[in-house]
Amino acid sequence: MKNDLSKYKKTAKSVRKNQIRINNERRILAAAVKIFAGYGYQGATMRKIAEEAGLPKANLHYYFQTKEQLYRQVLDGIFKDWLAAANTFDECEEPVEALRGYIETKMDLSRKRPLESRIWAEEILRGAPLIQDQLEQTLAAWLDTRVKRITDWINTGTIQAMNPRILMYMIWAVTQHFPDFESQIRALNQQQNLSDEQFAEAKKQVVQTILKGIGALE
Amino acid sequence: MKNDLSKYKKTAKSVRKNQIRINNERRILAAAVKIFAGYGYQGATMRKIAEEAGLPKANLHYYFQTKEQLYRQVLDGIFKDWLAAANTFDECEEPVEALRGYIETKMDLSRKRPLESRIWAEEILRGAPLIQDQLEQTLAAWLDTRVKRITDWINTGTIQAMNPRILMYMIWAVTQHFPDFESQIRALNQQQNLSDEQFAEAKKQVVQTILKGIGALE
DNA sequence: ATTAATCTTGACCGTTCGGTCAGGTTTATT
DNA sequence: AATAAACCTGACCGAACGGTCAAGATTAAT
Repeated sequence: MKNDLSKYKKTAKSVRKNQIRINNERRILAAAVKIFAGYGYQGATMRKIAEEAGLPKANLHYYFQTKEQLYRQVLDGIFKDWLAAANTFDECEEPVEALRGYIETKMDLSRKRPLESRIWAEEILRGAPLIQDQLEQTLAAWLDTRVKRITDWINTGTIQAMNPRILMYMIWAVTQHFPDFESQIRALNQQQNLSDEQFAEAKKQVVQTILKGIGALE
Repeated sequence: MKNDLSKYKKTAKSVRKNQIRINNERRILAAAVKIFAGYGYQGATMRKIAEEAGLPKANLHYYFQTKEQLYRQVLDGIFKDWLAAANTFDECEEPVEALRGYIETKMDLSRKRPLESRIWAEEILRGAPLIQDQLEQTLAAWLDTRVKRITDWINTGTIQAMNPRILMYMIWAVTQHFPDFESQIRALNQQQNLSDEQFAEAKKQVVQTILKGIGALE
C-alpha cells in the first residue's frame, strides 16, 4: 500500500513531486548494483547498500519492500541493456559487419559496465532462480530471430555451415569473460587491469579470431 | 590442536586408523562441493553441507575448523585439477595438436565437473579473495610457460602472429562458459541440458573456430 | 492556515548464521 | 583389562541478518 504509485494524482505538481522518489530510487539502485556485484546476492546486505547509498536502512525498505524486489529491479535494468546491445546486429545486412558490430558492442558494454555483467553472471551461475522466465521467453525469442538470420547467411553461402547457437554462445562467453574474470586477468597481467590499449587489442583479436574462425574473413 | 595430524604415531595400525578421518573428510568435501556450487560461498551454510553429508553440523567443525577452511580445501582441489588439464598442451609438439588437445581436455573436464567450474567462477567473480596468491604465482607462472611455447610457434612461422595471452583467455572463456552458464543454455535449448551429441558438436565447433581463427587450420 | 500525503528514522523483533563445548562413545595401544 | 587417543553430538552462544513499526518531519493540496 505504502508504495502504490497508482494513488498519485496526476497533476503537474504531483508529477514533479515524484522527484524525491525518483532521486532516491536511483541512488539506491546505483548502490545496490555496486554491492550486489561486489558481494553477490547472499553476501550483499541491506545495511551495506544503505551505507553505500548514504541512507538509513529503513529508508531502503520504504522504496523497495524487500531485498529480493530491489535485486529484481537491478536485474531488469541489466536485462534491458543486454538486449539493447543487439541493435547493431540487426542494422547490418552483411554478416561480417553485423557480427563485428555485435561483438564490438558487447565488448564495449562489458568494459563500460562490468558490475552489471558480474551480477548477471552470478544469477546464471546460481541457476537463474529469478530470471528463468525471462530467459525462456524473451531471450529465447531474441536468440531465435538471430539464429534465423545466421541460418539465412549460411543457406545463401555467404558464410560457412555451422551451428549458429554455438556461435552465439562463444560470442557471449568471450565478451563477458573480460568483466566476469577481471580479477583473474588482473592477476595474470602484473596485477594491473587491462589498459585501454590492451583492451582494444583484445577486442580486435576476439573479432578477428571469431570472424576468421567461421570463415567470414579471408 | 584437535586436528593436528602430526601427533599421529606412524605405526601400521594408526595409519589404517586414519580411514575414519579420510572417509569423513571425503564425504564432507563432496557435500561441500555440491552446496558451494549450488548456493555460492555466502549462500552455502554449514547446516546444508552437514545435511548433504549426512553428519551432524558439529562433526564438520571437528574435521574442518571453519567454513572458510573447508572452502579453501575445496578450492585447492579444483585448482589442482585445473592445472592438471594442461598436460595435453605440453605433450604435443605441433601447435594444432597441442591446442586441440588442450581445448578438448578443458571441454571434457568442464562437462564432467561442472560444479567445480562454477565454484571457481564464483570465487573469481567475487575478486578471488582467497586465491589471489595462487593466481598471481602458480597460475601466472603456468601461463608464462605456455605463452612462451606459443610465441615460439609464432616466431618460427608455424602459426600466425597474435597475442598468446588473449588466445588463452578466449579458450578459458569458451570452455568454461558451458558449465558456468548451463542454466542459460538450458533455457535456450527447450529447457533441456545439452545432450551428449549436442555437447560433442559444440566441442567440435569450438575447436574448429578457434584453430581456424588463429590460422592454424586450412 | 490547515489538512493530508509522503517521506524519514531509531529502535526493535524473530530467525538463522558460524562456531563452541562438555560429556559420552568408539577405536587403538599397552 | 585398562588406559589413552580419536571421534561424535545435542545444546548452546553472540552476532548479524531481513524486515517492521510508531512517531516525527517534510512537502503538497485545499
